[in-house]
Amino acid sequence: MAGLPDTKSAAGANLLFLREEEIRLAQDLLFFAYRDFTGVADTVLEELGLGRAHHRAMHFIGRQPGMTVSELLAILRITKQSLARVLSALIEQGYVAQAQGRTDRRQRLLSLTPRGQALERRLFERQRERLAAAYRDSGAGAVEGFKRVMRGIADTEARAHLDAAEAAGREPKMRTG
Amino acid sequence: MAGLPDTKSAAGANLLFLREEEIRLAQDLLFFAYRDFTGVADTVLEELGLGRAHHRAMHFIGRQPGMTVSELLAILRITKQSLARVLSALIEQGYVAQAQGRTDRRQRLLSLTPRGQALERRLFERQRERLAAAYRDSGAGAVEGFKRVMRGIADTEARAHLDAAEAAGREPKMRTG
DNA sequence: AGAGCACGTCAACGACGCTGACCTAATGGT
DNA sequence: ACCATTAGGTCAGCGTCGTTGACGTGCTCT
Repeated sequence: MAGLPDTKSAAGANLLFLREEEIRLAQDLLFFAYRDFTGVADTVLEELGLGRAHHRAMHFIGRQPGMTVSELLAILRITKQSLARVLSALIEQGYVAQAQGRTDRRQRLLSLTPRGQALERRLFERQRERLAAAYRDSGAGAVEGFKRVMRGIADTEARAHLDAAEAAGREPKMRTG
Repeated sequence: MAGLPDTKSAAGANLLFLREEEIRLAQDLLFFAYRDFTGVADTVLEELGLGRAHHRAMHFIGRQPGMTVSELLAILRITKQSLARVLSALIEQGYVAQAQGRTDRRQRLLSLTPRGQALERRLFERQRERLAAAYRDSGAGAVEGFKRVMRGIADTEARAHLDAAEAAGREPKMRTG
């Protein structure tokens, strides 16, 4: 696999069929899909004076209540400082609550307040509509393919995270920590 | 389609199978895939003192040489002012060239210089590797599904644009304008 | 007791969105 | 030929959200 000739050279060119145009189309797709998927939530956020960063934080906190700040930092891959700004705004406005860690009291376990859950749901619904329409129009097989490819684009660490989330979704909520 | 009951209500709930977890997983996928796909280009851009915005502009200019500023604005959906900043940097540093429109001399037809093409290719190769790996590991059927769903997530205007790009890719380069 | 970690915070900055206002030059309809 | 419209540029100012570096506190673990 590592020693394959360039797509330019003759051998195997139409076997893999990873022509340039195919890749460029995918670039376009990533751009447009991401732009429009986030766009539907942006309009709601704007009314409230919040931004995408706040949405991302709420999304992942809602997905894994009780998560620590470090865990969230690892997912978002932003700096402590950037997250602090976002997080303190969310706490101040009553969207996010923090509790002291039980085993390690330095930790702040993050969760959504009822108010935060309500907002997150509102944002979620907007995105759900768009995604549901896309899924419906594409069929179950296409959805499987979509997930497979997207997973492949994400890096190893992200894949591990996705696996963990999927596993947790099938079982009652409980964390090994 | 407009009159469908909420997924909450009983009827058709497992027909569509658009459970909440399914959608939330897709949100995660969009976030991680986009983060990591753009991430591989970011490291190269950083060396050159350029940002994502410059990459996006170069990508679309390279994809459709001779495009006008207005067309680019419509694709990126940013303001004239934001684009101006990015574009003037690219022109100043010799990555992008502009030519006067033939039929309408007010237009600036944008294209990549050889230097711009070289940089765009360098960025492209990084993303191509990642995407090629994902495609290879997922199979041709999955790739079709991926494209279908992504297209569905993008809005109507974006879909029209994608169709046009795909049609142009199959034919010799020529524009109806 | 001390190393190291979780987390917070201050200061300053950069990239990249945004708005509103105003300019030129070219086009195109009447 | 005139004038509204359009393509594009530009000035001024602002907001969000990313960045770095340094430093402080409190807790855990050995």
